[in-house]
This record gives sequence, C-alpha cells and structure tokens, in this order.
Amino acid sequence: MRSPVAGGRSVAQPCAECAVRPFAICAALEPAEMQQLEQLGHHVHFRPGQAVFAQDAAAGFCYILLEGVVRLYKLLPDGRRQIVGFALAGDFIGVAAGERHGFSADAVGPVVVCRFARDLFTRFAALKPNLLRRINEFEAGELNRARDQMVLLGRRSAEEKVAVFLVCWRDRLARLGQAAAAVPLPMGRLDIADYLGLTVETVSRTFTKLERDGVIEILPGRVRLLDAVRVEAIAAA
Amino acid sequence: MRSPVAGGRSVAQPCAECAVRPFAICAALEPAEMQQLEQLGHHVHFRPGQAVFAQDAAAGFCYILLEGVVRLYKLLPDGRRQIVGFALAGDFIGVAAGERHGFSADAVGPVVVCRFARDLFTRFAALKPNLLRRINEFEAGELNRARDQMVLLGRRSAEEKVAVFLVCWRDRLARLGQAAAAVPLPMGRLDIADYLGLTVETVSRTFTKLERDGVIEILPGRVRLLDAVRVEAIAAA
DNA sequence: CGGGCGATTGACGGTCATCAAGCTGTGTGG
DNA sequence: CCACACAGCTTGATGACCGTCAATCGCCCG
Repeated sequence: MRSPVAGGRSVAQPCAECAVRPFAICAALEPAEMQQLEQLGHHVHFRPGQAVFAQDAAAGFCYILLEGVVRLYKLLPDGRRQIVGFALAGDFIGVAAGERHGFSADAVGPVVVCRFARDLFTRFAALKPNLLRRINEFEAGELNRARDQMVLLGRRSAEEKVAVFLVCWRDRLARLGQAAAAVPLPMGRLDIADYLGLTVETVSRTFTKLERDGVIEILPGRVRLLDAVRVEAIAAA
Repeated sequence: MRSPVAGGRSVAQPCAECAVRPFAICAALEPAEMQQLEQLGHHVHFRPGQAVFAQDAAAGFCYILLEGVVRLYKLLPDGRRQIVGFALAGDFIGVAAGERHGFSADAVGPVVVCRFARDLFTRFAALKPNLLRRINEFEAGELNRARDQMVLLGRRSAEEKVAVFLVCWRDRLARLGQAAAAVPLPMGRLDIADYLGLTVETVSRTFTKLERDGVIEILPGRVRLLDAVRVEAIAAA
C-alpha cells in the first residue's frame, strides 16, 4: 500500500476493482466512462480528526468516501455545533455545495476518499444523463434523511433520539453489508450529542438508562441491542 | 379564469406566459422542449387547508407551485407534527419521492400548482441534461436549507428560532420579488410552531416578547420588523 | 348576538442543559 | 511493571427553558 499519510495522496487503483462502486454514484457509468473518470479522481487519506474541508472554504473538490466515517457539521459563531450527517463508504460529499462549502467535514477515524476537482467533475457529468440521474437519486436520499432528522430534532425526546440513532445507524451499516451483532459506534459521545441536538451528559445518561432497562449493552466502541424490538418500538413511537 | 374549485383542474395556459418560469426548473428548457412539457402539465387549484398529497400515499404526481404557500410536514404515529418546509411559487414538490411520498403537503391559503404525472415527467426529463442539472441545483438548494433547519432545530433557543424564521421568510419572499415593509405570514402560529420545533404558546410568547422589546410589531397576518438589524443580530447569534 | 377558532396570557412542572466531580481506559515514561 | 497524565465517559446536584394545562381575549361570520 502507498503512504497512508495524513492528507496523503496515492495513485488510484482502477475503478473496476473499487469496493464501493456498487454503492456509489459511479455505478451509473458505462465501462468507457469509468475509465475517463478514473483519470480525474485520486485517492486521499485522512487521519482521525483531520479536516477534509471546512465550512465557507472555496469548494474546489468533491469526494466519494471509500473507507471510514466522516462527520459533516455546521458551527454557529459562538461555537455551538450541529452535526448534519455522517458519511459512509459510497457517499458523495460536496456536490450540493455552491461556490463555497456549506458545512465542515472531518474524519472520525482513518478515512480514504476518492477526490475530484469540482470543475472537472462537473464538466465530466454535464452531458451524462445516467450520471445526473444517479446524482439526483443520491441527493433525494440525502434530502429524505435530512427531513427525518428534522422530525427527530424538533419533535422527539432524548430517549427517542438515541433509540432512533441506534436503529438507523445499524440499518445503514447493514445496507453496506456490515451487519454485526453489536453495532459499532466509531464516533464519540460528543459527536452523537451534536448529531441529536443533545449534550454529552444527556446522551451518556440515556445510554445508561437503556442499559439499566435491559434493552442495550454498552461495550467499548459499540452497543449491543439486546432487545432490538424494544429499541425499535421506542424509535417508532 | 377557469373554475377555481378545490382540486379543480383547468387547462394550462402556455408556459411562455407562466409567471414562475424564471424561478422554476422550467427555466432550463429550450422553447421546443417547453412546448412538449406543456402537454404533460395541468393546472390544479386547492382551497385553504386542502391536501395536495399525503405521506405514504403512492407518489403519482409531482408539482410545480404557481401560487400560494404549501406546508410540507411529517407526522409521528402519536400525532406530533414537524413541518419540514414551506413551498413557495416556483418550488418543485415531489421529485425526491420514491414510490411513495415521504411527507404530506397541504395548501396554507389558496394554491395553484402545475401538476405532472411522475412517470411521464421522469421519461421527459430522462435524456435532458439541462433539465437534470437544474433539478440537481434545486435539490441542492433544498438540502442546504434542510441543513440550516437542522442547526436551528437542534441548537437554537426559542427566541433565536423565531428571529431566524422571520429573517429567512422575509428574504425568501424578497427573492421572489415580494419584498414588503411588513412581512406577510400566511401560516398560523401552529404552523410556525411545528416548523420551529416549538409549541404555539412559546411562539406566541416569543412574538410578544420581541414586540415588547420594540424589535417587531405584530399586525394581523403579518409582522413588521421595526429594528431589522436587531432581529438579524438575534438570528445570527 | 352567539358560536367557534386562533391567538394570547398565566401558573406550574418536567426535561434536559449546566456545572462539577469522579471514573475508566489508554498511552507514556521512568 | 507501575506511576502518571490525559481524554473521554459517567454520575450527581441544580436550575432554566420551554412544554403542558387552563382560562381569557379577539375576531370573523353566520
């Protein structure tokens, strides 16, 4: 493997062998088009905590996430933070941006992305209806999730928020083929809190309560859903 | 004018004369394409409070809003409601949907839409990169607004929420050329509350407080921003 | 004039934020 | 191998903000 240095760049391996292709927007491309795209993208590595890009910075690149988890967040002037999403393998980041990025993005754990210059990518995509439709589809999915998150933030209690989070996160991982007995939580409590519109303390307390109630078990870096049905019930409520 | 009956259908006037064209996705079309599209769309009227479509219903149509305001909302099983957006003239509703609508939509005041069968529209758009790019752009804008709303719902106080709402609503109207000394609020307090993740009472109290502080004046169906700078300062905080 | 709906105001309480300690695990260096 | 430091997590005490319940007001329209 080539230098997995922070922000380090390495030669892209052929798209044909890319693990995330079936999940990513590239799935829409013909083999010939894929070869073109291969010329435009480069793999870039990020270390835990490192910034991929920052809110209000010129949006020079867009990214397809290959490995790891990226948190997307907005900051208020006084430092309050709202995480607007976690990106996973196959997710396309930075398309929706205009001239500048509307939010910050940084690596939760080690991350690898496929990076494209936005102007080149835009030109590449401009006349490919397949690809444009696929991007549409992806954005529609993001929009749906954003709206669900609005319901969660505006109308649900702390316990419901945590339960919804666990169930949704589990399901997202499952869709990527990463189903597991215990749901891995690569992000810290503070990230979860800022995602759910709560404080660290409340998240911690709620986890503890759910554990005392016997519906989850807290393990280092993961949570086992002992009574998945009950968690789902709280989430559905 | 043709029968403005509830849910009533009337013949579309030519797109060339359509007032919302410059704001809507149709702006991307060539004259010839526009004539094609004209065959697919029909004007439909809705009375205040009437449903345009409902959450989980089969998504047979998509809509371009011509006149009026439409509230888009999601309901939880126990009746809690979160309004995920207000649609205005030029907005495109129902694209992001999959098989079924992810939210409900109903008319706030009298509403006129241009309605399209989704399958026909999809087929029409399928091979038109101009239009697809325009739709992308529109969805990107929606996504940005959705994320701003997430920050608002998750991280702001009641007073900030109301201030942000007033400023954003004023600016949206202004962009449509409807700037006014006093911002019209066609929706009721309950709608505002469900949009901001508050209760009617809190919205009412917050309005009153802002009025006592001399920054706004409450008028029937509208609000005058007496001290716009101060409202913006609260909103920016 | 009376009915009804929406908006406002008041009193009260709960949920969750805040502040402050303690705890746990991991890495570092002696 | 253990002491130490540090960061993240947990737990506890307190109180503010906003939700809940209830009454009143204002307005439109029959």
